[in-house]
Amino acid sequence: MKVYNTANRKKEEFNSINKGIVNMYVCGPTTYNLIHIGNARPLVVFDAFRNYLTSLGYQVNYIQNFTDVDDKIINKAKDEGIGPLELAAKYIAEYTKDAESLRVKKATFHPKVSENIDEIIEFIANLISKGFAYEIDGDVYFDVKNYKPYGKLSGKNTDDLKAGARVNVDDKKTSPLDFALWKNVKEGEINWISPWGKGRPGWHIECSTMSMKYTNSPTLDIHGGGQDLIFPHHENEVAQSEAYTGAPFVKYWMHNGFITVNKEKMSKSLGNFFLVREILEKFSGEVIRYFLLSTHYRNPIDFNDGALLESEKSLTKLMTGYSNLEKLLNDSTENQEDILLEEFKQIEEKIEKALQDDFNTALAFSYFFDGSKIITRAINENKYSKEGVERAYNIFNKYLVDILAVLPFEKIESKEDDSSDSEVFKKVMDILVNVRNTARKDKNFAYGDLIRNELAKLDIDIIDTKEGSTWKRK
RNA sequence: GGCGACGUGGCCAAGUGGCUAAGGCAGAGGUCUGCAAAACCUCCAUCCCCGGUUCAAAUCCGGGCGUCGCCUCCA
Repeated sequence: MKVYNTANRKKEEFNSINKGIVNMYVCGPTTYNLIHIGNARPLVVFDAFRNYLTSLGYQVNYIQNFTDVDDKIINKAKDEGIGPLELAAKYIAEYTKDAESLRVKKATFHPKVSENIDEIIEFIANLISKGFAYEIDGDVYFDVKNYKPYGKLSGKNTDDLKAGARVNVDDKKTSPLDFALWKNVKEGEINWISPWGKGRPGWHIECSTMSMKYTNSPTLDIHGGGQDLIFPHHENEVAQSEAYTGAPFVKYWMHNGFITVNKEKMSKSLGNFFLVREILEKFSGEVIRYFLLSTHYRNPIDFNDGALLESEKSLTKLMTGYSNLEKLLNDSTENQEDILLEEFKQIEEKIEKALQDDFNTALAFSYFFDGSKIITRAINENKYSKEGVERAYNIFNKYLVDILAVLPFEKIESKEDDSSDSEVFKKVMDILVNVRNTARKDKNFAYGDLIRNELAKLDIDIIDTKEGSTWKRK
């Protein structure tokens, strides 16, 4: 399998450090709000990738942190008049609901900053003793000038960075590039006792500390996250970790591309973000998941209502193929010929090839559309055997149900139908449908069409099927 | 200013040296159904521009134009 490694900016053959085991860390959310679709992307991408690694036989130790100590949490908690950890706990619970809706499985570990303070303090103390960090007035900063390779991950050199750095007047650090490992307590803030007085951890240190603690290893196989974390977050993680252990921190860095809205980056600061919770009112989690996986994970995706609608239609097509297979499972017809066995053998090979090539889920999906076509052809031409059906069904289950986890799914029907229409209205509609069907039975189609056309003007569709006629709002 | 990504049919999106440039959406034609809807079948691009390398380039190199991102909390 090949994986694109941000550290070298090329695809590399993937080999885990310890045979059969993959230690994988993905930066999780800061829990002060409901997650938005941009947060959902790494969640879904790396969840699916973890599933894929598992299917290859790896035992995946998957770690995703919750940042529950942070300025944004502290500020919001103050506004709401509750403790910061209480606020974080609330949003961790909300996060879990959204993750489940998106079919994201739990990580092996979900460590929280607040539960790893001792380890963080120890980590920082070690950096100070090695000369990679210094304390000033209760703050501790990482000393970038003492760590020569700084910038190697993000491809920046320290001279350029210094030239472009903004000077923060409040900072006591000696270089603008230095970053906080420990922050001295401010009046009324949550804090812990440390050798440098009361305070709390800086942002970057948690990931280094917790990844080592929960893998029991200085080097991760895979570290994932959004591209915007490359600098400074991941750069700083590398610096502090390698300064601490002397060993490489990460073997493969994987970064997902952004979600854009109207071609502009979606971000909290721009305010143009969409909450997963809101989207789930209109589209099922599987549709969102499909949307996120239908583009290669490193490319940007533009988010809009139309895109999700398109994803829903596409996924419906795959669902039709899957449903057809389920019907065939109970079919005892004995056919002379079978095309499924051979076709799906080839399809599985192509899917594996796609996923082996830097997890190309977009390409993998396309083969399932081909597969769905072949299933209908097999049905139409009576060319399916029990074995062939089972094989196809297993492949659908393996990839679309288990790994990519976009099937089965149900469309979210617009809720307005049920909630806003009165009982009287529904009864009147039933009468109209009955009147129309009576006319149709009498072959008075002109009269029936009149009713349907008039209703269409009110954005109400009448749909005739073998089982009867139904109506729905457009 | 420094670093980086990208530019493929109406829209979305794979493909990074070589069979007829995947797939989805939309559109067109058809099968089916009283008609319509749904479903199914068929059709629909030479890859931003210019130059170069090569027997051969969307794919490599150089230049240009354009879009976007990082350099500041952010997935």
